[in-house]
Amino acid sequence: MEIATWNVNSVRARAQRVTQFLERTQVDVLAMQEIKCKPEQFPYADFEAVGYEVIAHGLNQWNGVAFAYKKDLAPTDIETSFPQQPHFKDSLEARALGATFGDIRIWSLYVPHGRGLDDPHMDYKLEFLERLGSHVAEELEEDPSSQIALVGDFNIAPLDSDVFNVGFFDTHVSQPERDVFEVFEQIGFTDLHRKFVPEGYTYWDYKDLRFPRNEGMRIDFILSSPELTERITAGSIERDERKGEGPSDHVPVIASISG
DNA sequence: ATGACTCGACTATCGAGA
Repeated sequence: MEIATWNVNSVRARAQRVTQFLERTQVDVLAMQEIKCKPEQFPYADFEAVGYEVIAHGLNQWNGVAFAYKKDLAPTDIETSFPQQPHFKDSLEARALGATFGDIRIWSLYVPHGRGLDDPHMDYKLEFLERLGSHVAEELEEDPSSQIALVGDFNIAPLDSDVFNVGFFDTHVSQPERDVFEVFEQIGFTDLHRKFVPEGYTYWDYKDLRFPRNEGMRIDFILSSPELTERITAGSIERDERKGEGPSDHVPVIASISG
């Protein structure tokens, strides 16, 4: 089984590129972030045409998360937020979508950006990750063999080498953000691409020739719970998806799972 | 070339992204 995650930066603007990716890779499940549309606006027909069904969760033109999955899969226990997921300005935003595929619980996550170190959005970001961590820690406490994959755009660069110039950034590299990211490791989750693809970015800004100059950030991850980690056989970062006509500013990240 | 932002709101500019 192969799972992938991709911040598509508008699924309506990107439907052809995303479906061509599915045709090429035949991943079983693709978790998407920033679909930027409501479910009724999702380009379902394009996905059906290449053999995929879709679960979409979006409230407006911002955020939005979804799954595309092969037609023979039957996801269960669909949730459009995790327990205690924080609100921003009284709104429970479309930033998390959970579904179980076979024996694997997958969360498609679009972690808040933060906007600035002293911005209320940063508190929101940290709280979002703290509460997500508490939730999965409870799940693992109840059943240590739980197969959980936390996938998506975490908007954090855990290591200095995950950005082209650490001095260029204030958010994404700050200690509070890195501390809250590290909690997942302490709970037992593994960033599987550290092993399979130790080098490379997953995001390059559209501005300032960031991609040709390879000035990017590594902020999209697949985190696997202990028993799931044992089943990971391969991983890749699909860097070529940043090339060509009308790319997203992020590229897909893929994990292969045995069984 | 991998090339100088892009998206969706609206319809002219603007918030948001990171």
